[in-house]
Amino acid sequence: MGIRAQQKERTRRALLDAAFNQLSAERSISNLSLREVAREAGIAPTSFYRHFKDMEELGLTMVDEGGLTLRQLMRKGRQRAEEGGSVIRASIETFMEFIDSNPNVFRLLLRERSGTSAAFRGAVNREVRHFIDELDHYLQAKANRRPDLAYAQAEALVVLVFSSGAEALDLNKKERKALAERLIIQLRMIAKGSDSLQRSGYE
Amino acid sequence: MGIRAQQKERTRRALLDAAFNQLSAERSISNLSLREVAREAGIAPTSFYRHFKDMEELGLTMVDEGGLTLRQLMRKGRQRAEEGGSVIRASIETFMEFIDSNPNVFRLLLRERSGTSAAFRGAVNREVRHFIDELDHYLQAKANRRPDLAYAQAEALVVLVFSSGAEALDLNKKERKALAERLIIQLRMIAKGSDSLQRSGYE
DNA sequence: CAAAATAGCGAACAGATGTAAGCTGAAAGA
DNA sequence: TCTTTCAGCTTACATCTGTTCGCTATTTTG
Repeated sequence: MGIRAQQKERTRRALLDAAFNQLSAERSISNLSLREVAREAGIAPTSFYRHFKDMEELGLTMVDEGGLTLRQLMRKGRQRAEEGGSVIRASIETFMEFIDSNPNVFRLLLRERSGTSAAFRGAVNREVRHFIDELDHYLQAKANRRPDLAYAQAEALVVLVFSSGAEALDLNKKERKALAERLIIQLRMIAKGSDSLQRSGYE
Repeated sequence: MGIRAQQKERTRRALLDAAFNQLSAERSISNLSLREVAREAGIAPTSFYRHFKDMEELGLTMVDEGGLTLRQLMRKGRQRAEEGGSVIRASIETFMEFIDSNPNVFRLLLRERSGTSAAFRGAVNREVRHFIDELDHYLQAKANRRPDLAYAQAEALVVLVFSSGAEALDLNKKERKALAERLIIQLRMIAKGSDSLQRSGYE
């Protein structure tokens, strides 16, 4: 890669990093300002356009990167789980670790899922769908779940875990503990219920 | 009430109505502008301050009103249900009707639940908690559910229904139908699973 | 080595935003 | 009836926003 393209990539990264860095509990993508992001990245506002057409384009890139981060992490978590122990429990733990160490990335996904940009909503939902599909496959393969039940179950699991994650963001450690225990009960309910529905469906 | 206070209430209402009216799929509370709201309400921007200290105060009022609307509707739905038929099914139908006829109010609650204002998040979560508590009571009283299971079950129900509502917003009628059927399966899973956990817990 | 391409810059503009200060006319209170 | 109160107005200001234009310096290309 030429010295020029290299430098270009560097400041593109700087822009993305600056944008991620400005996310917080009280700051979402939609109220990032082009000028502020450029300032933190150390370039003139007008140079922004050399890298992204729009703040929307920057935002989409952020959603994609955030989703990727999460997916990679979960993949690792699943590998770790398959070396012994409950897959579901391991997945939850991995997910909660993600929220704990990347709260702003999680907030990003959470918010844009119901945000004002259809493109963002679509992008986040595609990420969520990935999870559901992976779990769906797992349930069909390893638990011999009927396809319709497997999908419904997978979706319910993901929705509950996601929602708990969101709630955890505003809680202290002790409250999180209670939340996590409740979540496990809920996931067990779904597992048992799915079992039961599958059996009654075959009679 | 004096003719003066009456008029004041009228324009306060006009402000709130204008604000609600400007909500849409691509417009949330946080990107309403004081000036635009005032314009639509037919008053000068500076007169806004005679009614609300802030846009934040306006927003909190909107969240409260939105929550109230939803709660009243669900109360009616429950009454209708108790005259025969499944309570859960009736609740879902009522909820879906709410989303269908007040999509912007639902969007409001949905978004601010994960929004950038801690005050808003708190307000919405209180509303959601109301639901959970009501369902919790119902499950303990009518289904003899153990308290810890009842709460977990109630929460899971509400989370799934809420999440389905959110997803429904971007779907057409046919897709919504499939969504609703999946939701019912999921709620049945939870009901059965809760049953099963309760029984196994008493052995 | 000459010519073309381009990342980054500064200056500048038009528009929007929230909000402060002070006035006015009509209602409320004495 | 006279005085006080106050919802709403106009004017004005400072600040921030995104974006256009033209320039420069450096790398890339032919």
